[in-house]
Amino acid sequence: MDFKMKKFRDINLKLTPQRLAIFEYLDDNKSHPSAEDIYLEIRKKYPTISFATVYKTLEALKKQGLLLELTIDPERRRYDPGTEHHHHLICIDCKKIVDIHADFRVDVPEDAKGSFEMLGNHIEFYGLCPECKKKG
Amino acid sequence: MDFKMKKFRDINLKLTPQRLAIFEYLDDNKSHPSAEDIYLEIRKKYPTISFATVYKTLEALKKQGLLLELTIDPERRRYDPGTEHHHHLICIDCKKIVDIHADFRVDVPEDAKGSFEMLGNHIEFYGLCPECKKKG
DNA sequence: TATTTAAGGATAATCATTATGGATTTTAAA
DNA sequence: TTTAAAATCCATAATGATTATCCTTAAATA
Repeated sequence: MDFKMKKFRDINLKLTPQRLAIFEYLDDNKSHPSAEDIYLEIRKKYPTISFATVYKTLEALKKQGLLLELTIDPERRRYDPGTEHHHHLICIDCKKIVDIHADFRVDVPEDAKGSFEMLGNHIEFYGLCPECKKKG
Repeated sequence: MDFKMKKFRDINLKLTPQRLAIFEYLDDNKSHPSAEDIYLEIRKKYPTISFATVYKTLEALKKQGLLLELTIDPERRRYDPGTEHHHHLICIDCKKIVDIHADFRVDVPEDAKGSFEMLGNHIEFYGLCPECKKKG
C-alpha cells in the first residue's frame, strides 16, 4: 500500500482520507465490488462521502492502470485491483466473480482475425457456485 | 427466415409487422447491433415503433435462445443472432465486434474452479481494427 | 502560513433499460 | 366474415447506473 501511495503522489493526485479509504478497501480485494459496494463500505467510516468521489477515484485508478473495470456483470460495472493478466469465473445466479489464474493458449487463427492488431484477451467462464448449486 | 417464423408460431408469439421487421434485420446480421441500432433501422420502415417494442422483442428472442445478449461493450448491450458457440474480437477504439469461430481448449484446472459447476465460456479478444489502426 | 490548485460533496443531468396502461391489432372461434 | 379474448403496440413515466456541474473545502508546496 505504501507502494501505491507513492504512485499516487508521483502522478499528481492528492492524497485525501477518502481516497486512502477507498484505496485500502481495494487493496488485495478479491470480491470484484461494484461502485455501490465501495460506496456503502467507505460510508461506514466517512458518512458524507458521495458517489461522485467514488467514481472519480475509480477513474483515477483506472487511468494509472492500478484497477481493471470488468464488463462481465450486465447490471453494473465491477472493479478488480488485480494487476496481472487473469480471467474470471462468474456465477450466473448470484453473480459472484472468482479469479482464474491460468495460462491458456488462445491464439486467433490468422484468417479469423484479418488485419486486426491483437492486443489482449479475457476469458469469461460461466457456472454455478457451490452455494447456488445447493439452492437449486 | 421461414424457419424462424415457424419457430415464432411454435412458441405462441404473435407475428406482427414490427416483429417481422426486427426479425429480418437480425437474420444473418453480423454487426452485433445495440437496441438503438435496431430501433433506428426499423424506424425507417415503421416510424412509430417504440423502444419498448424493440426491447420486448429482443427479450422474447433471448428467451427462445435465438439471440445472444453480449456484455462486452461497457456502454450498451449488443445483440448477436449467432447461434453456435463462438467468441468475439472487439476494437477498443470504434467498438466494432467481429465473430471468432474457433475452438479453444480452455479447461479450468480443478483447483482453480473449486466446486463450481462449469457451464460455458466466452473469450473476448481486444485489438485495433484495420480502420482504427490506420487512423492511429 | 499563504497561495494555488485539485478534491469533496450535493445535486442535477444523462443514458440505457424496464415498467405501466390505455388504444389497437391479431388470433381463434362462432 | 364477425366478434370476443388475448396479446401487442406505443407513448410515457420510472428506474438505476454513471457522469457532469459548481461551489466549498482541503491538500500541497514554497
